[in-house]
Amino acid sequence: MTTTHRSPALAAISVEEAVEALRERGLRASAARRLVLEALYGADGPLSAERVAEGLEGRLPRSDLASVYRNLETLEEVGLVRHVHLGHGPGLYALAAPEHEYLLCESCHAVRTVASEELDAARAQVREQFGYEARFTHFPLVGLCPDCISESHEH
Amino acid sequence: MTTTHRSPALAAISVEEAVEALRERGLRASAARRLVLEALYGADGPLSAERVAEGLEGRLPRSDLASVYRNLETLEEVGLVRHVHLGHGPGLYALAAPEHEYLLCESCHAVRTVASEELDAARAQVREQFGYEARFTHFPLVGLCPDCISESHEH
DNA sequence: ATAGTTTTTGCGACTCGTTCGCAGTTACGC
DNA sequence: GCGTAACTGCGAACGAGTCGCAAAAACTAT
Repeated sequence: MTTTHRSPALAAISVEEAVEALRERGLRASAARRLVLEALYGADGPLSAERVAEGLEGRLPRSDLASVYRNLETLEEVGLVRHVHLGHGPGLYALAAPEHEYLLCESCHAVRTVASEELDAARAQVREQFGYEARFTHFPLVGLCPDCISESHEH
Repeated sequence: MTTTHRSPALAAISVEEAVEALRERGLRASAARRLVLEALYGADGPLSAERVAEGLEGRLPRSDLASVYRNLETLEEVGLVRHVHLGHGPGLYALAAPEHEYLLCESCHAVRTVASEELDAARAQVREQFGYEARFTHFPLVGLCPDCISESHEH
C-alpha cells in the first residue's frame, strides 16, 4: 500500500485511506461501498453512476443503481468524491483528489481535463472584472475547442 | 412594422419579424407558436417551457407543454430562440437577440446576465492559453459570486 | 462466537424534465 | 373554399435520479 503525506484534498489517496475516512465518520465499509470506490480508483476519467452499477462492463461485480447513487452521495459528503456535469447526459463521478477542472467543447463534446493552476489566469481575470471566483469543477468551462474552431473557419 | 438594419443575431426583433423569418422557412405562424413568441417577448429573463405553457401565470392563454417544447425547438433551429442550462433545474429559453451570457453562483444560485463584450477579456485569456473560444450562452460561467465569497470569508 | 443495534442494501415505485407516436385540427397556397 | 402539408393536444414513454421499506449485513459490546 502506497502512502501519501499530502492532504487528501490535493493528492490521490488509497482505498484503505478512503475506508479509514469513512470509519472516522461512523460510516461502514460495505462491499457495495468498496465497489464504488474501486470503480472510481480504476477509472481513467469521470464515470456515470450507471457504468459503476454495471461494474465497468464486467471488470467488477455489478451492483444496484440506487445504492450506487446513495454511495456516491455519501462519499461526496465525506469529501472523497466529486461529480461534474459535462453538458447534457448523466452526472459523472470521480475521486475528489487530485482536483481537476474541465473544458468542454460545445460542438464535438470533447473534454479537456486540466489542473486548477492552469486556469488561474482566467480566474483572476473574471475575479477582477466581476468579483466572481470561477470554478470549473462542478460545471465545465464551455466553448469551442481548437479543432472545431478551425473546422468552422474552413467552412 | 419596425425594421432593424442590424443582424437578427445581434439586435432585438419584433414578433412580426419573427413570424416573417418562420414563413421564409416554410413554417407556419400558428396560434400556439405565436404564444410562445409572445411569452418570450414579454419576459424579462429566460423562461422554463413549463412557465410558457402555463401562460406566465395567467397573463397569456395556457398551452400544451409538449407543443411548447416542440415550438421552442423549432424557433431555436430558426435562430430566433436560445436556451441556457443554469445549473440544475429545467432549461430556460429566451430570445436569441440580443445575445446574453450568464454567470451563475454555485452557492446561492444567483444569475448575472452580461453582454458578450464584457466577457471578451476572459475569453481572450482562455483562447490564448487553451485555444478554446469560451461561450457562456448555453452553459453559464459558474463560480462563487462576490456575496458568497465574503460570506465564506467571515465564516 | 453471539446477540444487539444501526447502517446499508436491493427492490420497486415514483418524480421531474423532456420526447415520441399518433389521430385530429389548422394554416396556408391555389 | 379545397387540398395538403404542418401543427396540435393528448397520453405514453423516456432517462436520470430519488424515496420507502422490509430484509440483510456491518460493526459493537459481551
